[in-house]
Amino acid sequence: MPEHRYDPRAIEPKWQAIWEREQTWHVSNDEATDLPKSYVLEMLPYPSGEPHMGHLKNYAVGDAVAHFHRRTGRRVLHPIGYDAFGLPAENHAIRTGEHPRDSTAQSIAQFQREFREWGVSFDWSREFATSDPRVYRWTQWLFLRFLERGLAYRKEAAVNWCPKDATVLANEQVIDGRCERCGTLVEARQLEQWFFRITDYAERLLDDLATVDWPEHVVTMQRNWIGRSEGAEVTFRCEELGIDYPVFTTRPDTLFGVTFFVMAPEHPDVLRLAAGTQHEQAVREYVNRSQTEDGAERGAAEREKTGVPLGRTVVNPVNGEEIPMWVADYVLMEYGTGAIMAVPGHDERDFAFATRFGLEIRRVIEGGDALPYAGDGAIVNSGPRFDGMQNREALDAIVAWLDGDGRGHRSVNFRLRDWLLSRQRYWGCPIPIVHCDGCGLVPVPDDELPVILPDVRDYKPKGRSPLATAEEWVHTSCPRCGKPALRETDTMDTFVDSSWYFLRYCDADNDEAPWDPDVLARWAPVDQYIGGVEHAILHLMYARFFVKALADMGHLDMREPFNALFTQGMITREGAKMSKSKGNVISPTPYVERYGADTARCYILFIGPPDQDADWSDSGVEGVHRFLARLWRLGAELAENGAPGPLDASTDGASGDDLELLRKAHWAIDKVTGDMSGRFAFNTAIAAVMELVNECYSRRDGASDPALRFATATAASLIFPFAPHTGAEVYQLLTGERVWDEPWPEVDPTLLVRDEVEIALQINGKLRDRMPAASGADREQLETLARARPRVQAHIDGKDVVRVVVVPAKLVNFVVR
RNA sequence: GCCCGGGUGGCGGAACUGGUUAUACGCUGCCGGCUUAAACCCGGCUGUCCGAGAGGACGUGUGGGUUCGACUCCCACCCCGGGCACCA
Repeated sequence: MPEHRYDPRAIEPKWQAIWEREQTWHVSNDEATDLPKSYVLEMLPYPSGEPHMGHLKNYAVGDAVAHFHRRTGRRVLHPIGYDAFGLPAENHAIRTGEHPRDSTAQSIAQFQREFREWGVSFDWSREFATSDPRVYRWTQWLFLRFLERGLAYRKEAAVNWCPKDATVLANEQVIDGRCERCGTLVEARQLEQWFFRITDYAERLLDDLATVDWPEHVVTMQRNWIGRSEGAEVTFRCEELGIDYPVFTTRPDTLFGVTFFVMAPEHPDVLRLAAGTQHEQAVREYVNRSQTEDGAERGAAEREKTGVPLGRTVVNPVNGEEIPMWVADYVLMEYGTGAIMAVPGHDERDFAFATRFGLEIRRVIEGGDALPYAGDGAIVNSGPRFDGMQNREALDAIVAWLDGDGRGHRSVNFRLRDWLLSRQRYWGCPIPIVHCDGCGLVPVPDDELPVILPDVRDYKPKGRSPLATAEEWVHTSCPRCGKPALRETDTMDTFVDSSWYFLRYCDADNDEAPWDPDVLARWAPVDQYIGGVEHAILHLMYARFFVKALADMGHLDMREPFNALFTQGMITREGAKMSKSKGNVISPTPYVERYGADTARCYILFIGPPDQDADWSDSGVEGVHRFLARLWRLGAELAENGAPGPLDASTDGASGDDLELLRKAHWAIDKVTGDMSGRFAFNTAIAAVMELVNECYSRRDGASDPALRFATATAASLIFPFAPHTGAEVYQLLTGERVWDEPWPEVDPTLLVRDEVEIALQINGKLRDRMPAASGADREQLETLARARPRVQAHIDGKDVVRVVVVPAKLVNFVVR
């Protein structure tokens, strides 16, 4: 007998070559078909270095879903691409001088090689990198559509500035308030920036979360991020200067408790208000200090409140009181109006501030032992009109009253801010805008797109984007008047690229438009999106915004980009997150080389529920490898006894080991199918196939060849979504067929039920005996049988049987006293 | 502080809507077979405690509760992981 050795190094390349040659996973956009579509998508990788365990997990999950959908009668779009613009490649360029295009291309080649070695069933015909001009041409085109629509605009905004390197820094480059590279304290600078008006969509982004099949915690995170608050806008007037200051409050019921008024240090009127007062100098110093301070530090809720008086007053519109104005950094310019009414009696922060500076604290709602009290209760100290009302009613009444003479009105506020998309960076999509002295901001005409990213010599930003050094490129002529003009040198945030890439996959060859809406409608939206939870907020929010905005512009017709979302857990090493700095990163490559891709893929799914974090263990890998080897060996040995041919799945007259084996096979079909339908229980699905293979081994001597073949081929067919090479190989050895062309195995429900089952016999809920019984036996029969058992009799003899609980086919429980 | 997720054997984990002995499957460990030998492979055992044994008692973070019956439901608490955090 020849040696049977499972050799993934022979099996895997063989099948990969077939899939490559035959373009097995390619789907065309024209093919007419009755099959329902399924768009399965893993988040596109950022190509830096080589793939890691997180990638392996991501694509193992996605591929299992794709294969399962295909074999259960769906036409599956399963594309791949690369999020190729971005900071790591640029930082690498700053260090080494290597063009980001080159280092990125190398990394992409590495990803491509490994994806193929993993046997992932991608439709490679739609592959692209977002840094390809053929793609970013449309990123620019989309930007211009947003601009036309008023959804892209320019305004001054604070950015992180390193005075030593004379550069703008991305938020991620600011570590503890200091420049990542030189350690200098970072300052805030006001610069003109491009924004997307995502806040216009806040309400819809919030509401439509209800229409989407996403993990609850991701929905919650998005909800909190959008942060909708209902309340009122109320106007306080500074009589001395004759200026109205509106504030937003969620608690207009506490208006009579307002004892001071606070503005954010960034508020444009702060210096003007203080001018000429005795506090002018102190205010100036305070404002400067808070501007240079790190945002994270300033935002810490525990730290002691700071602030200075402005030397002015405003009038509380509900009672005409003059209250002092302050400037304090606990008020944020970005939220609401940048100014607040302070109610120290019923707000913790205002209370802390008032205590620190000796300001009046007034109770206007009853309840709680001490102030501040944030709960509900009856209104007091708020005048005869409102005193005695419940605060919730008073809230509406006070707003209505103010609204009557224009001093306030209902209002909704969102925490969500507009999306700052400009980056003073080289390796990104150029913003297709020309600055003309005469015409102002002029969009580059569509037929001149793409604005190609030029080569530069020095990638280091010097206060402006490195693109500013590409003199020839920067100096252009105005598309409108033809006079000399300058190109915009900022590039776009890479989140812009990833906000629409999944649309491009649907029509990736289109050079006339980013996509043809009819073609898009054949595939989009994504039916199952799979990726890391770290993108739960930004990427998913931005992509949702893009789809909604593009729908409004008529470029597509859908509400949400990702119908269902699955977020995978991390792969850890000895419980710790893998990171380069810790030096505990393990690459999939050695495992793929040593055990084969199927083993690595199966193991990463078998290790635990895929939405949870899981710890990598080398000995666990070996166990999964052993299982695949057992399956393969079983197939190889059976194949030796006879030529491949159709399976004989008949159960007529089957008995003994044959019947038990067939039962187990159908049990496994049922289990795996259930675990994959709407769930992601890959770990238990794989365990079920393991059980089936174990059953084959233990019944090998007693079972017939057709039964063994059926059971083994079924195991191969069921494992295929997780271990495609081994599944295909074993299935072909036994049947001569390609498993992916075969429909998903169908369960025979009659084999799931047994004629005779074991019934648990309990006395007062405690198990005392077991007995065999016909599975169809009814309650009475079971009770009669149970009463005849000696061990049951021993326990109920001489006692009162108060009640008998019978669960057919499961148990009989005697309640005795 | 707030919002999520989670606490089950030596380890990763299973138990779908409360219903048979809780711990499937895999790992680890132990025993046996194969082998000149080892590896591979094949078969078996492996929750804890008491007991020579048959057997018994206890066991799903802790404490209560509901129920004939609770890993599963309810209340309170403890611990771990993640996210948000002065948003008025």
